Amino acid sequence: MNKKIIIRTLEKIALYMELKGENPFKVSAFRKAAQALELDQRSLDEIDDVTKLKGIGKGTGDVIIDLMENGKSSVLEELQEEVPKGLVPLMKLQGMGGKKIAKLYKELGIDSAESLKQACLDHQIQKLPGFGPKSEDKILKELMEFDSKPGRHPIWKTEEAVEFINGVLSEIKEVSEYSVAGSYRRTKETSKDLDFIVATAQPAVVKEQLLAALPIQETIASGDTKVSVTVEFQDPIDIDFRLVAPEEFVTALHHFTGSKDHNVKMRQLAKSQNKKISEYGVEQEDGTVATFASETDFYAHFGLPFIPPTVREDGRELDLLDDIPQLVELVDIQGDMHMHTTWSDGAHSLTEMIDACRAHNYNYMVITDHSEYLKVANGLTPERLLKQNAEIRELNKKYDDIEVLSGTEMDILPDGSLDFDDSVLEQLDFVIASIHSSFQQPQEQIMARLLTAMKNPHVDMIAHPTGRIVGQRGGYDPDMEQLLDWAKEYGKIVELNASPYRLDLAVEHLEMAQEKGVPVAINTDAHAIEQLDVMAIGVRHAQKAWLKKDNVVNTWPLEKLKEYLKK
DNA sequence: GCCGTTTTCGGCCCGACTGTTTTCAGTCG
Repeated sequence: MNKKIIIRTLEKIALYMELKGENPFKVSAFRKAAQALELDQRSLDEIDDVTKLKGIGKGTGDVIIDLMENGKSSVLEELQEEVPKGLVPLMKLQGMGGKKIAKLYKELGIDSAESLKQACLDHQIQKLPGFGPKSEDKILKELMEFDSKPGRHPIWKTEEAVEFINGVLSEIKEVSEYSVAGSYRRTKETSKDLDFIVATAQPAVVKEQLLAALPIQETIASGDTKVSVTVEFQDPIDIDFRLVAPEEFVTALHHFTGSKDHNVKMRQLAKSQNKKISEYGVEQEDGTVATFASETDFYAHFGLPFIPPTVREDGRELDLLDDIPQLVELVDIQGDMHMHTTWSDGAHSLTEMIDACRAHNYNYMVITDHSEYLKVANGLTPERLLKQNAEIRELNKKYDDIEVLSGTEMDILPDGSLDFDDSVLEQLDFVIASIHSSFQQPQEQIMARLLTAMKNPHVDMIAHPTGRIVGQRGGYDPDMEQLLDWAKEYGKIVELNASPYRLDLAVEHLEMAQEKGVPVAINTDAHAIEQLDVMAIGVRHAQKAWLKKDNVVNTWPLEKLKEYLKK
């Protein structure tokens, strides 16, 4: 039995219990059990007694045993008989939870989105105790927009909204401090909505100016301290603003940065120290409330080091405090090993890219224009590549603050062959192999192509190994376990492409790479000098996978890197 | 349903907002 299936089943049971209107603590017990399994690195076979895990007891343990022995869960089956399947999607409706849905089912026999809609039209909903005309209108409106509302927004779309709002907030003089919070601050690759913390002594004034400055489609909530709106950018996106007093800024920022799991852990820790955390401060045993000048001070108050937002996810971070100083940071990055120039499809010349990298204080950089096959990107023929190579060698002599290495981003062709001969490749300092075509091939064929690149002794790195675009396309679906095993066997580097469009490898695959001892390079794949800045996003994405700087090759000094590439 | 050197029973993170109420339940983050 697959561990993932067990985790999903426990979560499903929790969901169905919620739809039944079950005791919320019982519901969360099943979610906690699922999480306990997920956080345990061991496979199912390696765990001899699941009930020994914290959070798994008799009830949830029996479900797991039932699943392992019979391949199904009788608990879930009974729930599914009791609770109509059509209720599940109703949980996605804004303002609807298990209790309300259970009531609708019990009182009116509503068992699907369709029957709910009809009940609204017949004005049956407002007759129910606890519901009213407003609820009925809201549900109907939500149901109409059901399919058109986008789910999660990829980071490359939200970036624009964040910059715009930062601009607005910086213009309001009553705002003393502000910051984006939530999953965006944690550098999740997608966000459901955006959260901003705004410190001000005059919340009413700020609220008014803020609402006036945004292209608001709809106001979801508008209280004294919390304003929720849907704003029209490329796509409509929900934004929460929290208006807090200046002294509360840090605790509010921490609270709304989350994650939820991180906050729960922090509050439990606080409680064990007889303190109480809320967004307004930390209440001490004597009833006084402490506030802080920085998040570093906030963590120090509990005897903790600063925990970066990127790792505030599943609660693991509080058990991995010793690993935090080893995490890769932007200041550790010594060079960028993947970028394009006007020789292929880049916007800036060789010297412009070099100067931009020098401005980033890099010690080295690699020019890696596209290869011949990629005609749309003006890929280099062997002749042009060798000419560029000579030019780079010549240019490199001019700089003593940076080493400019000569490389290529070579296509792995659909038939599995490589775009350049060994006689060409051997003249270069660094060879990237990557796939830009025939994504729809079956996995065996994709893997065969990758294997050719792996086996070529001149290839140093596989770029954007899955070809995905966050929130848009899945990529070519390689067998990642196999790919990483080969990378280990043949001594290849795998890329973390830092472009917010790609973030390829994804977090779970980066974790897998580190576990297997496969080195990672964080590169921008810049096609223009501004894009060199996405290194910061790449580094934060790497932190989410707990990548240590020693496992990131472009934190290494040039000599160490050269030594490694020789092998 | 899970957990426990303060507890085998009574907690389980905490607070804002809405829409329903006339003091509060449900939902959300």
